[in-house]
Amino acid sequence: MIQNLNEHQKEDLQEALAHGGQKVTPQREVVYAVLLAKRDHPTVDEVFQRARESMPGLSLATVYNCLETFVGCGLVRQVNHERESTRYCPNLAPHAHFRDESTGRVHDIELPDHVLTTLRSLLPSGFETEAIEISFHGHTKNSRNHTSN
Amino acid sequence: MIQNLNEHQKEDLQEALAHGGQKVTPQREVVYAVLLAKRDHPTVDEVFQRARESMPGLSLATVYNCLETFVGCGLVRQVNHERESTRYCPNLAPHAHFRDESTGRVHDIELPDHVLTTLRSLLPSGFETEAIEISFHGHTKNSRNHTSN
DNA sequence: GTGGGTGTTTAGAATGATTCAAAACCTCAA
DNA sequence: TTGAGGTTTTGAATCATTCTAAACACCCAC
Repeated sequence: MIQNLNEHQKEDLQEALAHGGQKVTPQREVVYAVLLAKRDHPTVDEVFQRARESMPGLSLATVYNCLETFVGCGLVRQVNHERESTRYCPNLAPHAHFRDESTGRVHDIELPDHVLTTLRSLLPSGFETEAIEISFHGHTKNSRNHTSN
Repeated sequence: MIQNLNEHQKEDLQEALAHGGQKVTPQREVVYAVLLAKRDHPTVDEVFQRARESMPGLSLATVYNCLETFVGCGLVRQVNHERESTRYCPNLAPHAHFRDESTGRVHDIELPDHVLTTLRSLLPSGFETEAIEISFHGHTKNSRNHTSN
């Protein structure tokens, strides 16, 4: 069963929500508490299951709503931005992707070896990586005028 | 309309497929040609549309099959690995994620500022980034025995 | 060339995550 | 008390992807 939020956490929640003119609700408290309770990157459905233990009437849609709200006010991060269709590219050289949010276009960004090495060095021992995915999200200046491919 | 593969490209395809004991087929040629023709990271559906121009009978399922095969034999990259449920975490400090493929568990990896700076410096001018997502995929040693969390 | 066998393609159904729509709810303020 | 807002609920709708089963195509042994 999920602990209630402590004072400090309640404040964080209240403050973050206040920005968008939004309110603290019992559902939001529970969902937030679930996220804080076990930091194992739960899926929406996992959050739903856990939250229901303290609030049986809670609906899945509400969990989606809460999470979206939290992400919107910077209280929580989404681990998997890229929930659109999978994309493919025949560029096999190690490279990152830059996704221009205004156009939806994806650009390749070359990755020098030393960057990959540095990244790999951040991993605790015992972690063996087969792939590193890096994606930037942002905007390109004058992106409105880009016509190139 | 998509160009046919040139000799060199045909060889690449043939060779890559040969590894898994798989064959070059007209459909695979067309799909591969589509990927090479316009390197704009198309979605499956976009590939499907383009490929149909040269091969009207082609089915969507086949495009999925071809792409999966290509990824399997390292001919093509999938831009969006993470096609499972979106996950959420309340860790707001900049960090990457390591996904252990054997357990499905996701670990946070701290990201020192200098790494982020370096990464940002790879972008061409005019690219302004709001978020950088980094995810490692691999295995942790003894992951079979992990019971924590 | 005939008959399997194997891997490939096809169409359509099934799945699963997510979003949408509409009604019911709550709360606060006039 | 009424009304306006945002919020929650339920269930339906959407959309990418995967699955299933049937039709194909190719190749090798006979």
